Amino acid sequence: MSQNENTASFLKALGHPVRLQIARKLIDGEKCVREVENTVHISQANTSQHLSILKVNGIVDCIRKGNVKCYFLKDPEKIQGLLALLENNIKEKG
Amino acid sequence: MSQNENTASFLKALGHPVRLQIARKLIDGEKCVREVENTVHISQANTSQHLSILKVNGIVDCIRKGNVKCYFLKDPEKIQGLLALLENNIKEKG
DNA sequence: TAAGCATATAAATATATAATTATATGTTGA
DNA sequence: TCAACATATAATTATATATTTATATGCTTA
Repeated sequence: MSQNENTASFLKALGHPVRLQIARKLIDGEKCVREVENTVHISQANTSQHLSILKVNGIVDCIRKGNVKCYFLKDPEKIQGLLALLENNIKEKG
Repeated sequence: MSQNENTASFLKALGHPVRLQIARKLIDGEKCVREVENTVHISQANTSQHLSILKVNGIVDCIRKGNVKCYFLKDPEKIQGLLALLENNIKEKG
């Protein structure tokens, strides 16, 4: 996979409102699947699927803690930097 | 449209290998549709469609110059910053 | 080891995006 | 104004993504 394809895939993974929201929530720190589910208000299965896409793309990783699995951003500063870059003077669509 | 949706849409627009490639090429400066078509090797119609998606999302704009239409990045530094952020220590997929 | 909780996966369906092909629009210059 | 060129749009088809529903897996603790 070329760097261009890799980067496009990364952007695409974040380019879904639910997944972007999840990434935002994880800036504050790790969350278990149930917590993610509750903050974005989608089903358990769908939450798991979105988390899986974020994981495959190297955006999050997870660690099991007893009964639950905690997801966290692999590089929170990268995500924060990205959001800062894009949202400091975002343009509205025409 | 919420800021989150707006940002997701922006990321999604760039999250396609052809459109990301087009954005890259435009860092060097504006190009007419035919030039874009030649650098990314897709059909005229498809080139026009991808450029339209970039335009709707505020990534490019265009100006007619006589017979041709020149497309350019609205904020080249934003795109450069984005690529620098994402590609300086990109992780491979597992 | 069985029950209960947390999460993942599979299968099915719905929906969106991409690419292709054909055709239309707009501009230039003879 | 017509021919030639450049670009856009529409319609079709192909393909990918998202969501839902049902079921499976993996811990934990009684």
